[in-house]
Amino acid sequence: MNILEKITNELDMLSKSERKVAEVILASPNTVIHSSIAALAKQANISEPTVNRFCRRLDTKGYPDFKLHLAQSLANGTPYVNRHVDENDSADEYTAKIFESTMASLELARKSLNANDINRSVDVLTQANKISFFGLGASAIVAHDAQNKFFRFNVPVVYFDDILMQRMSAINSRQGDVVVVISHTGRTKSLVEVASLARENDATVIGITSMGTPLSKECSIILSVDVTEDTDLYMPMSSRIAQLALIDVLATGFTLRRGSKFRDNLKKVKDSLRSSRFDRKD
Amino acid sequence: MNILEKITNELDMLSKSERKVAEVILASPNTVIHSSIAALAKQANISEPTVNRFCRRLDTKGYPDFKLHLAQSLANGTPYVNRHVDENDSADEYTAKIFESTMASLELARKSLNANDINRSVDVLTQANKISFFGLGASAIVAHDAQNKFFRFNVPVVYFDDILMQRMSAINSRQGDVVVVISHTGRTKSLVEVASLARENDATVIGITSMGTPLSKECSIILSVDVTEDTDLYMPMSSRIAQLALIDVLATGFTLRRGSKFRDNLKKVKDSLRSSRFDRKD
DNA sequence: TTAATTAATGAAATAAAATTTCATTTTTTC
DNA sequence: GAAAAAATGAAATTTTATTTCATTAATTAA
Repeated sequence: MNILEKITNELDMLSKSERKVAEVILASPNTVIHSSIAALAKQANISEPTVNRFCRRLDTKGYPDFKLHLAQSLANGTPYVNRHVDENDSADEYTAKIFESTMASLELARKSLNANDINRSVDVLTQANKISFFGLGASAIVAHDAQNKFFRFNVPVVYFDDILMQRMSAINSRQGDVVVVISHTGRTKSLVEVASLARENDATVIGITSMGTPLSKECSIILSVDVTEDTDLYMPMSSRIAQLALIDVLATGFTLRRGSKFRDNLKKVKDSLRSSRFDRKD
Repeated sequence: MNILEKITNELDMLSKSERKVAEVILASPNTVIHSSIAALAKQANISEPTVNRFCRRLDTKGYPDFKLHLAQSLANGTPYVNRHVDENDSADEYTAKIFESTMASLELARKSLNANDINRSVDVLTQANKISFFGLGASAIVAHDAQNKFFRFNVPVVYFDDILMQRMSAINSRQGDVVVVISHTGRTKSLVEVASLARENDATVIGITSMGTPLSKECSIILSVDVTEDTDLYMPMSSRIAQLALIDVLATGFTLRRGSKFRDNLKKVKDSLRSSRFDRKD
């Protein structure tokens, strides 16, 4: 919890002198984290014990502990907030806003993920005979990326962003196959059908989507990636990035499960690309 | 600057006793921020002045100041790049690490971007007769995503992840065309050639890559996305996500430049998808 | 309104924590 | 292997934070 917000919220509960302390802190928190209790007391024109009592009222152990909390609230990166792009923003401004809201979304997405479900997904993926990744539109990119990653693991993996190919593939799936369906909204009709078809054919269906959507009802495992998509510009932005991070998590889980020998193989795959690249000078 | 990284980096410069302090801190930084200098000294089996000297060597004023820096590095949301996935990490742990390093990379990438270059790129893109996005491997996904976005703008846009198609397309390019080449390493031979070909044919070449790479030398505009790619697992992870965020920035810049009427069109594109989706109940 | 009660406040004392000084030990250099 | 330099910790000192307790201000009940 951000202590600056807490101070603001509890301003009413404070005594007159304590409020003086609060005001000094709110006015220049960055100075306060480098001040001693005596300096702050002087600044607020009150005594040192009052500062101490103020700190305790905010559920900290004392002044040094309070400063710690304050420092953390002030740490850079903490306010990863969703700031909306404005008509008149300069390149600098909209760049900052987009990066920040992307980071905020990743933070949110991480919180919505369930470690247990990730574990189960990794289980299922490592034991799969065949893995298919399906997505449409922006989610097609995520499926594409997943294929690129899992292909390196030397397991049978396919990706389709074509409705008919997805259907045919789903119909041909069988027990032991894993189908990963990706959709932010979870409402794309054809994808919901594909998930349903795959299940009917005994494949395990992992859904990368939000909770409570039509798609989620057709899945064996739901990996819920909740982000507040900024729809101002009518384009999927944060959602697909959070989904990609999740693909990284699954791929990482896969390699960890497979052990260290397996990771040596990955190195070989990477090394095989060397001749296609210019050498590094350093 | 993250103090934990700094400790890791300067581990070699430290004396034997100071290194003991460093190890205790790195092992459980969250405990240390609540410890007194005496407690930490005892924990590390060294004397209090040694802790003090350790703090000064890290350019902090003393122990309390050091704790402040440490607390900030540990604050929620603060990028902590150096957390590599470990062999024995639980799903919970590696998920957190991957999301955190992804956020850290975005932070880094944002800093490496130059608003002026973004502005110029948006200029060029809005005036282009034709836009092509080229990438290979993980960067192909980024090109794919860019096509998906720019396609909505109703401008002629293509994407190729096939070397021959890229070459043919580059050779056929002309003045007024914009070619966006995407490569994290900037060393992929065929892509460097493609960039060169496009330039010879008077197209404007925008490079999404790092500074000082062979590819960057062939570009009219370089959008440098520097991230410290975690290559432990030999897979591109953070780099492509930073590149995607940059695509979002360019797409956003594009829509802002085109004005509000244009954004109404985007809404229509989105609405056209409605019939393919299940209705929202809410 | 006023006396009684309760809460708030700060001066001074105490306690805790951090830093400095300096002698001793260890390491390095020649 | 001796001299010089660097590292280290014990003890003293200084700084900082906390507690105690007397005083003052605010609130309540008659």
